[in-house]
Amino acid sequence: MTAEGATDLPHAILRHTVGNPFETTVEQLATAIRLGVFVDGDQLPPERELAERMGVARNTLRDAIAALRDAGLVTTRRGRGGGTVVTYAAPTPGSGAPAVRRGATMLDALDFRRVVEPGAAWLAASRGLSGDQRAWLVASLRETAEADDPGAHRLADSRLHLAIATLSGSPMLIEAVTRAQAALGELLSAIPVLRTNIQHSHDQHRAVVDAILTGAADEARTAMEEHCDATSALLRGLIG
Amino acid sequence: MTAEGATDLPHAILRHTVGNPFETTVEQLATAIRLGVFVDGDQLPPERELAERMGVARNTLRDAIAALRDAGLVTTRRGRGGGTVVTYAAPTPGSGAPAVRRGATMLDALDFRRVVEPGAAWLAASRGLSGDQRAWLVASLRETAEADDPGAHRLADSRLHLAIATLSGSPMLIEAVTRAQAALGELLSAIPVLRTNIQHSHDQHRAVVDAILTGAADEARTAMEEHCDATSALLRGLIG
DNA sequence: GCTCTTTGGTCCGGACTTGGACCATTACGT
DNA sequence: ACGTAATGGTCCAAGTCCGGACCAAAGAGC
Repeated sequence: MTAEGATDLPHAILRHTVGNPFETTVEQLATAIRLGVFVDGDQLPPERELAERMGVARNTLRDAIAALRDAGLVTTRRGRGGGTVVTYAAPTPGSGAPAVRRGATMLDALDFRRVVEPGAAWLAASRGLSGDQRAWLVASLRETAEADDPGAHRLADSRLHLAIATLSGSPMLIEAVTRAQAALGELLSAIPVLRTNIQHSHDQHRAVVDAILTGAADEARTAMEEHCDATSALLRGLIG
Repeated sequence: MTAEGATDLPHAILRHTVGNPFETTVEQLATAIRLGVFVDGDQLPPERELAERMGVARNTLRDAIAALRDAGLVTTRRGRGGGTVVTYAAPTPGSGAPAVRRGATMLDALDFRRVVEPGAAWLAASRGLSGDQRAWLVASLRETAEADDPGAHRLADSRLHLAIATLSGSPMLIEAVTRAQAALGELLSAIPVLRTNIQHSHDQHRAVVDAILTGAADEARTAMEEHCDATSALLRGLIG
């Protein structure tokens, strides 16, 4: 990065407007599936509803779903009770690991994540959570522990992080965490699946969740920071 | 906000794809001007270059600029040496203050800002800054102190915050801070311009900048948190 | 079984966006 | 003074997106 002399506000601020609706939609849905927002067997909302929620014409959404179908991520049946169902078992990580691409982007995402995820944990701990929300958080944590195969563990991990972000109650923060996770997804799948790594990760997750449940905001943030730093250390070794 | 039972990941994650390129471009340029990225008299980059940087066709960019021209934010001259220059003196705040709209969005932005701005300050302090960057930071701080009229002070304040974000070196974080500032812009303009408010704000700014310059990351973050909290307290009174 | 409802599938005209080529105006350099 | 370069202004054909109407399949309820 030649960022040494970045003292030009316009150049730093003006950004590309996102791509066309079709690609954006495909990317968003694919990301949601890869992050475990929808898991294998889950049904997507009806096209009309989903199109409206994503702010896109049904035609465009349909094209996006067709792309997912071509990629083998979903299947579709029509008629009442039909719909589009996710058919995606998370691949076993550790294979190939060609995640060396675009190191700068990855480092950016690591920095970003280190800011927004602890922030989300802090906010979530600061709020009063409802019983449903507490139960959801506990369940999300348990699922990371119970996941047996590495792929399932990866998805459960994403789900837990997204759940914490959601409990922050800040849509902007939720989106930020989602983007960080999406950017790192490829890389996170390449973490060596060693027993010690998973154990440490789980300990850190539990510390974060405990702190959130007891309303210890600063503790939750610190715990999440340690978790991000630990992950970061593992990941930086995988980048160029 | 009926966020009490937010335990539905798909509903929380799937977001609207941004609007059409034209509106997005207008909004982005108008925001840049209102945040002081371009100040009165500044010249925008040539259309061809700007269009490419914003990832949009020149036609669309031209339509956007035409909208800004209709709004009186810029004027355009053609021929060599011509171009589009900003003609926008920040309005004197405190008038009307009809900023009560969309309280939930504002509270979201306040929460988001309280996370990303301290994070940016922390990151900026963690990096080794070049001489140019240090000088830029100092100059940005000085401009907030020297600004006499309230509108100019508002712009200088935005510029300082955006400068800190830029010095974090993380594009994702820069964008996050920009979005937070943009969302709050309307509200920030409504802060009562009292001598004590400005004095406190300036003291906090100086604390942040000093910490960044000395590489005291945690101190920079804490100082920025205090600044955000102080601003937040002022602003929450203005929302419904 | 029949009908209704839900859901995906298809099609179309209008609007927007793109990428490119070309025109018009102005200042700079020689 | 002249030519050249830089910059905004105009236009067009192709592609994409929208929004809405309508069709087709398949289960739900009577």
